[in-house]
Amino acid sequence: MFYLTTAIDYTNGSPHIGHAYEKVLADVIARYRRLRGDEVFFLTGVDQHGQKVQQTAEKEGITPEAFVKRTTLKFSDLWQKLGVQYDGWAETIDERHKACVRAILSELKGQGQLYKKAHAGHYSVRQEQFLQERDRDEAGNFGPEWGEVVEIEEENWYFKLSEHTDWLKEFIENHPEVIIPAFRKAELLNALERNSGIDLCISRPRERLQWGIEFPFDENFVTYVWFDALINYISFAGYKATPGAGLPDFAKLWPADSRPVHIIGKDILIPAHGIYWLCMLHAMGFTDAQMPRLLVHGWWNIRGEKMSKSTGNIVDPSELADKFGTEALRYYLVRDIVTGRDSDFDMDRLIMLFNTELANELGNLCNRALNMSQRFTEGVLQPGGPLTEDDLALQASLAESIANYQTAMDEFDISKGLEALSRHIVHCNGYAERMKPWALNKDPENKERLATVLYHLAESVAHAAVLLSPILPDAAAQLADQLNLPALTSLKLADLHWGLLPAGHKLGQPKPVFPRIVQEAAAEGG
RNA sequence: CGCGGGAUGGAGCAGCCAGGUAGCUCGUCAGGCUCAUAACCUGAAGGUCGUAGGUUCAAAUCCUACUCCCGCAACCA
Repeated sequence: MFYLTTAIDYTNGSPHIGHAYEKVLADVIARYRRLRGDEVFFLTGVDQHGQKVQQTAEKEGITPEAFVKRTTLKFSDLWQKLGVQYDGWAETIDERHKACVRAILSELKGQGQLYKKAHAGHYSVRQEQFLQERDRDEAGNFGPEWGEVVEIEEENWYFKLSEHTDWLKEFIENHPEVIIPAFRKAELLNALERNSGIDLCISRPRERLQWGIEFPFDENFVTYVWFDALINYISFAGYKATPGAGLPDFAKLWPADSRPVHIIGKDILIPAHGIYWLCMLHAMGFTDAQMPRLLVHGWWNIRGEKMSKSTGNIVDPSELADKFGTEALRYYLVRDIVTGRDSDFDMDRLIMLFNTELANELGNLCNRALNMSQRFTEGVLQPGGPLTEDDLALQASLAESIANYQTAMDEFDISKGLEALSRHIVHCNGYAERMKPWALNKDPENKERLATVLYHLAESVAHAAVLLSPILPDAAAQLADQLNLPALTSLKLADLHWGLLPAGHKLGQPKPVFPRIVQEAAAEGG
């Protein structure tokens, strides 16, 4: 079982290109693992509690429930539009999730992992947290970034994070495969060094915050939003679920010897996922062998700047999908970024990549192959005669592409996987150019040779449709339809072999799968 | 001495972890082809891999120092 999750999005605003990237990336990986033959469970969802939601709802004069329901729809609608197909949907207001959080709190308390204490200190109202000495600036003051800072004393519940950090440090050092990409590891270890000895405050007094999960053993407190949100990865996987709750079988999803993959952004590795979550799991008794892997992705910047609401350079994925199509957007989001690093969002590149790699190379290859087959052989394929060096070179190119594709995709490097596919398509166009089937067609003597060449082209398109299917499922289905072999899309990676198209197979009619995006139309829309 | 990332032909990037004649896409220039979505193919020009040292037979890659850019407060992946 391959259990994959994404961070759950905070329902205090509208989804932007970064949200879309994370979910499309996850969807591509989930579909790829299915193609690889794995059984997959893909969980995503929304994080709905916390002070900010409570405040925004108040400002709008509606209840947090009503507010959260509305914003949640913005996310789920977008996922549908982008073809993000998940198996589980996490909403933290779900009673089953709340029950799980409470059960965990009670259990941890029973194990002596929680304690209550009064803390007096400087508290940032904006940040909803007590400040440490290290938060002071050079002058010894708390900077404006903390907003209003007040000195208060209050009781809260704490999780004994400090009892787990030594374990975590050793675990991270000994299991480099857990943090992807590797360069994030140093940052995490540094942060652990700085945070050692500090426990995690996991409650908020009810008088300050009502919109959250009430403590099971102390009604004066509500659970800190991160402690609540992180648990979604197990609550919606069926952890401590009551039978018949409609949740998956946890033992099956998250067995003792498997590492689920959590896809998260670089901003929430430290401290939330890299420290809190792993320590929480450790405290709950999860073993080293079942600690999740954290796939940490980078950001889409806008013209070299971080995207932010204040500068107004937010890119709306829904608008992009309307303008250029879901296929173009999905392709761009995983093609023009190296997983783990940042990239610069550029509409011209989106158009360029779609037009060159999809329309001109793959789409055109399919189109010319089908067209020639229809015109020259009435659409009927025959494997043809003896193979030449060119034919063998094409088959070798395909085999190499598949191998490179698989290696890259296994490492979550979608861009490199697509590059491998593109390389074979380019080879095919060159092959067509050298073999000149249109010239072969002029002499009946060449009938067998012509058949062989056309077969090699069509067969390549068939393979391409399968390899492309995790990234662009709809386009892959269209290609399969035009090849008149819809069953292609249910093939697994291991089923790929030369000869997917049987002798005598009748191809369908060509129709551009990737109509070129015309620049003027794009510029017009802004 | 706060932490981390980056600096590679005109543009955008890969390569760096496991040193061995510098690679991809776009753009530019010159040819070719006509089956195809004015798509396709071939060739060419263009880089002392941020700077300065060091290790090595050999450094974009390892080490040291330095310069510049970006993120590490909010909105926020």
